[in-house]
Amino acid sequence: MEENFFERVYTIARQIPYGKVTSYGAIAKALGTARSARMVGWAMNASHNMEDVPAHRVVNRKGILSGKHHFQGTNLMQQLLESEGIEVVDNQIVDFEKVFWEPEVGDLK
DNA sequence: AAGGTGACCGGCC
DNA sequence: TGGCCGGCCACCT
Repeated sequence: MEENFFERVYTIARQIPYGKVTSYGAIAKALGTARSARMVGWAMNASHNMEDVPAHRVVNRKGILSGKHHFQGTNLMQQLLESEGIEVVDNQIVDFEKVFWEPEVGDLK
């Protein structure tokens, strides 16, 4: 497919199940560009235009809401996560490993 | 065309 | 876990 890098990131992000989260690196890895984790974050930045992209379910490897600053409200991202049953304390996801979801690979080729 | 930038990651202390 | 450093890669000006 000749989709842009962003489109691929969005595709993965949209696959994140309700009440689950994933990391930028995981998405990057799913795309085959594990080293381009930063690009995933960059793509998420543009995801503001995509309403179907649950960017609030994407955090860094530490489970910290690193991108909450980029949301409209400072606590919007946390609110969304808590609405899905994910505990968030001090911009950090509780039981990160339990709610962590690894993107499926090779299903969009 | 080249350089700067970034919602990161992994390793080390 | 947290802080610092280097690497990495696509996008923007």
